[in-house]
Amino acid sequence: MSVTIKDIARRVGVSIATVSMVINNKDSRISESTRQKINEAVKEMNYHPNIAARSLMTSETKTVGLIIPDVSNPFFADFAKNLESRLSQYQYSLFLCNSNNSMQKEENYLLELINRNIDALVISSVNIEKLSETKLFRQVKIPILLFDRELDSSNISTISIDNCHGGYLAAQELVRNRHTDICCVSGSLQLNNIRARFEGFRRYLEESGLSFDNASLFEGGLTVEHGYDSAKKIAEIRKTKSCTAVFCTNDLIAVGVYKAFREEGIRIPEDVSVIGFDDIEFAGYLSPPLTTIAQPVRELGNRSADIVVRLISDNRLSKPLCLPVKLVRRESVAEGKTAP
Amino acid sequence: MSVTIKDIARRVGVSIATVSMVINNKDSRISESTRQKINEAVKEMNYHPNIAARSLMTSETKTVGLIIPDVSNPFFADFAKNLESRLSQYQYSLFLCNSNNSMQKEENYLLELINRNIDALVISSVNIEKLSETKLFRQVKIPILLFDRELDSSNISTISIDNCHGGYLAAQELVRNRHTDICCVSGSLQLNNIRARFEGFRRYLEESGLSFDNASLFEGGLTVEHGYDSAKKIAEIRKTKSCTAVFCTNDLIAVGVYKAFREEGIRIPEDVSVIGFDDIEFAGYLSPPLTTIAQPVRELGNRSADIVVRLISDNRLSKPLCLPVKLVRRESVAEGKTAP
DNA sequence: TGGCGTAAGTGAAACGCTTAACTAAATTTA
DNA sequence: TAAATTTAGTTAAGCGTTTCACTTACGCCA
Repeated sequence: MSVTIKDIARRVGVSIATVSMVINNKDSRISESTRQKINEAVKEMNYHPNIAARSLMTSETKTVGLIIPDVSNPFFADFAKNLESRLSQYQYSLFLCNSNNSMQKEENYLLELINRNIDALVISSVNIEKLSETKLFRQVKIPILLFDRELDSSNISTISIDNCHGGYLAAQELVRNRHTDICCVSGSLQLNNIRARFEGFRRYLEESGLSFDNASLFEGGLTVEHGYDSAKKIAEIRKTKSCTAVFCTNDLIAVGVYKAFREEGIRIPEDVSVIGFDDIEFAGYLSPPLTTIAQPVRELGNRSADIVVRLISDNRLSKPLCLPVKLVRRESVAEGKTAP
Repeated sequence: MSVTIKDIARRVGVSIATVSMVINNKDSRISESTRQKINEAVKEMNYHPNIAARSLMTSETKTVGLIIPDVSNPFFADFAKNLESRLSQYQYSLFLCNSNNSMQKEENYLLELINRNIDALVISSVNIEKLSETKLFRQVKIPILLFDRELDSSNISTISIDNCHGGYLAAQELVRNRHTDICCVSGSLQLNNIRARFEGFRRYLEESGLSFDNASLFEGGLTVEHGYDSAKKIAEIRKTKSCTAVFCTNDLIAVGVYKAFREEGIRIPEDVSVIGFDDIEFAGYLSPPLTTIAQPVRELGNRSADIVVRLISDNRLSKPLCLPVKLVRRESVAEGKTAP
């Protein structure tokens, strides 16, 4: 069917071992002249190594798997893009899997990827605690890098951002603008990154002498829908109680909040300020542009690639890496009305 | 290292051929009892077939490659998601490649995918005309499905949407709202799908007795930035010339237009109406929600999977498939001011 | 009793590659 | 000049599968 190493060998008149060595640039014993002849033949005959055969021998596939909950979330899409791009510099390919927020799909993919003999896995699990206890997960022998999740008491390498500080910054920005009646629309607090955001947020409030009432917490999915539904509820509540600002634990939620407020005739930021988290590209294009906590998504991708490649050649636990976040001020936060 | 077919064979006390047959459900000669024993052993020993070895024999990888210009474009992300999801029902995996709008990366990926022995390729090329003339492309022996692109004079299967009718509908909606001074902010007209959108648009205008002045065409990338820049120009032009509506050949462009108009104090739709194309999820969350031409992205994904799988088992040209679009009315188009 | 058909496997080659161990010729060294 | 070393390769095993051709053992019929 395809041109093989054998064809090259026959054409040049050497053994297949010689060809293999030249192709892989191994073993410098081969003379320059044969080397050239072989390279020419490779070009002319349009030879491409059969990766299956190769990885059968070397048991590596030059592939790393990535499992994320949702490619449609621009944050993950961007991360994947950057990870892939850096990985390709190392000659690795990325096998991207979308678990669609389903634990079941996540496990299926895990199995699939293992079967495919990938060299390493980076995963942002829907529920890492649970996943890490499955038989399947514990049997994985390749390096794993946990992205955007943490798992204490474990010896798995980890990369994430300073979620807690992000929440803290968000609260600070709101308080600095004299807000005291603040709601929080959050993704599931089961997710430890989201919990950290919330806790940093709450901590700042408490440090400022403000208390956070759990009635002001709207927990749900990290989705536009949840933001929308929650904001509708907030609109209702506002008829009896003050709420001048809302902290959304991701930007998708903020998008939903915008829509609901718009429908309810609540103006941002004049009536209520909104602050998000992630800084997806879209955040700057909302109207008004969303003030949010930016994750260094490009760096997350690059560093993840670096770590993973290192892990592959030397699989020992790397220090948990935590990247800083920063506040991006745009126009969705304004001075709260001073109490009458 | 891993459990192999050999280990199973030894444990059960049969030959590896037998094990292989049971695993693949081939050849019904194997007795029910050995069959059971083998299956048990497979479970217990946690055996997983080595895909590399398998595909070395069968020369199929159960993988289809997808090359798209940009995963960050929600339209492509959604497409990929749906394609993958349907493909997995057929037991195929998707290998996703992001060309970043670069012809070079596209070719690199093409090579990479071929080396990896994928079973079929679906591609939305940055420049299919050019790509299809490369040596590399012409050497591809696996089935190819062109997505969102067309290539006349070729015998490559194709799936796309009725771009021309989409443009037509957009113009119709604008004209129905009494707009006569319409600008168009477009992606590159080199892309045949984009050209079709523009031409459908222009055709309706002409059919309505309106002419389209090429000075009102802003051609560039299919990006937010291009939308933004163009809208800034339009804002300038509006000082001397009327423009009450703009047709964007994709939603990303519309996003940029929104931002620029907002900065310029131009209200949508009161001052100018905007209509987009694609109906990315985000379109409904803009303020005001964007009226746009919806692509049936879910169906595109599913149908693509169906076609590709059929192509794999029987690689003969399938009829070009063209799916219908529809107008989604939201709030960004309003009645144009009647001439004073 | 011999021959045949069938059920239930088995043996071994092949897929395309890598690699460790070996070899043969040429060159250097003592 | 013989031994040692270097150079430029070659041989062959093995990676984990699939698959085709072959083998047994058994039952059955005539």
